[in-house]
Amino acid sequence: MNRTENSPLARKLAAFVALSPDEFAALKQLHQRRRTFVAGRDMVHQGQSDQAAYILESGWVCSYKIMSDGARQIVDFQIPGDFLGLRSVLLQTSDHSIEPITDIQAVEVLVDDLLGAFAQTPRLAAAILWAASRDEAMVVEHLVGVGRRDANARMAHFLLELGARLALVGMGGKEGYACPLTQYHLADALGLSAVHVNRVLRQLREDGLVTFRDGQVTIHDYDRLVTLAEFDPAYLDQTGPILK
Amino acid sequence: MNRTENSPLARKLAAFVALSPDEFAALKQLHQRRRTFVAGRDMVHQGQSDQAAYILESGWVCSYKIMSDGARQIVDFQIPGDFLGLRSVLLQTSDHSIEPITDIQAVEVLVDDLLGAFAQTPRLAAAILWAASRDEAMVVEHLVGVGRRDANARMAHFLLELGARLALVGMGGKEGYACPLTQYHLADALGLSAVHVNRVLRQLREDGLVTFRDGQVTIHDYDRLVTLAEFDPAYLDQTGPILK
DNA sequence: CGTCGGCTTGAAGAACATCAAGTTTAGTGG
DNA sequence: CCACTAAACTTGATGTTCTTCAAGCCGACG
Repeated sequence: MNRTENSPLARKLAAFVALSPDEFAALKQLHQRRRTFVAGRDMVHQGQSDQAAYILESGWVCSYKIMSDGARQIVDFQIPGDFLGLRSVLLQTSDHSIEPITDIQAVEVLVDDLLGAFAQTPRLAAAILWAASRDEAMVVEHLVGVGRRDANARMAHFLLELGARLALVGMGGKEGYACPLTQYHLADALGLSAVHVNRVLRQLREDGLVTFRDGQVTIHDYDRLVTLAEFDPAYLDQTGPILK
Repeated sequence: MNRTENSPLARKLAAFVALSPDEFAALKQLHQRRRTFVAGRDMVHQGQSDQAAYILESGWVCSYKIMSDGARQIVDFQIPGDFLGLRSVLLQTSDHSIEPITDIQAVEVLVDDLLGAFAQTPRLAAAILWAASRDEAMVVEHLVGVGRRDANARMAHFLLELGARLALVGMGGKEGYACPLTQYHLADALGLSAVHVNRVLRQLREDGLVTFRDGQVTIHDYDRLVTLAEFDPAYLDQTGPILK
């Protein structure tokens, strides 16, 4: 096993498509310019144009939009193995801002290289389109949560989804995971106030479901949490490679 | 001008990429099996697998998810020129249901044909990826609305976005458009109760902003509506073809 | 050792949901 | 043409969820 096979993206894609050495090589080709960004300073600002796309190697990032009154809606968090700004590249101009939550490392991906890799290895293309579709499915699920779940179920669902995603890149399991988010991040993601997030977390903790504290999510009762959240990981869990 | 150039999809893509005759031909290749579906009966059901993808030719459709308590969240509406079920095809199993709101006509698209067209005409591929990115941007904007806009602004934004989309396929303008949706559809899309939707519509009407009645949206004061909604059509309006 | 970000808790208020009861409109069969 | 029905819409009264405002706590870090 070489380094590329160990990259979080390769690990994620391998859960979907059994990649050949050639395809691993094509994927490796994309990993050229490695860059570092520090926590808290926006990498991309809403309205900027001609952005690059990245693959996140380490650290956590969030994508968000700001309203004129200062309210913020976090659309998604990115963890290692996720793409950053793929949509911005295609739309020419970024419709959202991107902020590293921790210090991060990311590799820059040139659109031409990506399209080149598509032409070269169609199955890799399928795998990447799968990953993009999965990202979109997560946004959809997020929308459903904000639109139709009450605050408790919304939080439960969020914490479970995050856990499932982290598990896919080997960073968590059903017992919990390390998580650098603050309660303000949760509030901005879930469409709640920070005050209410605090109360919701207290209730989930007192109900013996899950504890969010000191950068650590500890799941006490996975099954009851799943029931509360109506969590169905179908769109995240490929049980095995679909394309042989 | 041939029939394909007049298809709503061709019209929409042409706003992004100036398509050559070859590319129009490739696009036409995709328009093979035409099918009809009647209003109200689901075309695809949440959890079904191995679905086809479609391009909508005429009529309106909605994509939604149902919660166990019967609450429904409409994720998006599709109008002529839009894709249906593209994500379901890539994820193998549909994460949402699709229901025709009116009787519709749609052409079935085979994934292999689509990927074939991609290999044949890369610029068409770019155009279709642009369309998919635009759809995703709409879902993101929808999420922001449900998470951070109050009911009035949310409704205003929704009606404006729909108008802008319809304008792109020649079905509406800044004065208004025909719209077969019921107040229940609006409620399910906006994460509100039908009762509240009714009150919001009354207020927007009494404020002289917009009237939603008898299948017709009439915009009385476009500029004030845009201000209320903080509507920025950047992600919908390509001012002209980006790729020459 | 002061300050600042993050967390916690209480009290009051606003936005929206729910419940209940009409009205209006389009369609349908007699 | 009319009676009947069902879906869509409308409105008022009441209740819940979540927000906002206010205050204080704790630990990290200069």
